Amino acid sequence: MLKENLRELADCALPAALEAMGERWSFLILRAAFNGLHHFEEFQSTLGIARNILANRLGRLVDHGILSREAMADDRRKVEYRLTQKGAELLPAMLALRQWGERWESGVPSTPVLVDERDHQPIRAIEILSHDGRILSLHDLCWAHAEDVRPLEPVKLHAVA
Amino acid sequence: MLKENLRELADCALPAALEAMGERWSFLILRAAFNGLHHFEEFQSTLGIARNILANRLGRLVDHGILSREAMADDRRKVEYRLTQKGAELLPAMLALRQWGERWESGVPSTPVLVDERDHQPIRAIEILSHDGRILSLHDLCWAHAEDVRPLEPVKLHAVA
DNA sequence: ATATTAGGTTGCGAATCACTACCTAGTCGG
DNA sequence: CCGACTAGGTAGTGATTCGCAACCTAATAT
Repeated sequence: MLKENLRELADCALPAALEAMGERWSFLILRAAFNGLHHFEEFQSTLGIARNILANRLGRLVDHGILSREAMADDRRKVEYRLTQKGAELLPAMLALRQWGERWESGVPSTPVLVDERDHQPIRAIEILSHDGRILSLHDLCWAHAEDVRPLEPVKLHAVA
Repeated sequence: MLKENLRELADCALPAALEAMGERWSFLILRAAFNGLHHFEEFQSTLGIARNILANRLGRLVDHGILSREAMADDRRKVEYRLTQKGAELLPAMLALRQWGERWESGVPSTPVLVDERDHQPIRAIEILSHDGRILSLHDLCWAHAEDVRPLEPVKLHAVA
């Protein structure tokens, strides 16, 4: 299987990610934000979430820097919630989850579909790729400790799993 | 932004995916399974989860077909939980979430690292790719309805977002 | 025969969820 | 400038769920 000399399953950023995004409505609020919703009432009526829960979730997402909260100048009753860079970078995770749901739970393609603006073609399914671009399945993978990985070429520090 | 002629944000497989995986410990149990754990006591001592919650989560994951549950032949006290194909295909979603957590929450690379078995090099970061393989960011994307997408070439039905 | 292990179940208090009603500042119409 | 309305919340209240500890049962080990 996918185990090799596993000393421990210690430091993993997954718990940290889940602390920010693991609660009940967080991903659905995020999806709505990706779809262009920005206001409390928009989220509330679209998602059907209770108002106090929504207020709590929006507050947490803002605290975690996933959404920004800004009072609007022209109508000061209104507050605009927008994705930050940090929030926007959750898109791959959200899409991977959604694609999995399409394939294994709902069975049908979701609407709306995310397309490339340039040619209006749907994006590729999210996959795990090797450093040189081959598609990898679970059988092609194993776990290793960081210090055991000998770099082949000059290391690309930002593209590491 | 990423909105264009958005009639509704209706059918989306995300809620279905979250019904299976959205509860508190589900992703951490899954991660442990990916790391080669198979038994109740292994999950319990590694994760520090309460026993009743663990029993409940394992049962739900089995009900959803994400884990299989099989009594072992040689020692019939033991039960083996294993990832099904459906469960294994959650790996991209889990990795995308973990990579996001590394980048924005924990700040340090997680251990152990997932590497290509062939050359022991770390995998690429999970990205959104266009149909022809360009890396896309949020600004390169827009939402469209399925019927508005005109196919360019013979359609690949399985590689659609 | 007794002890130990694997995989649970039960009871109970604490925290969280969800529903409804209410509140407050800002805006709009006359 | 006065009442109605709107955006974005809070407060009160049950119903669920979480988490801890104790207990239970079947299968193995000594």
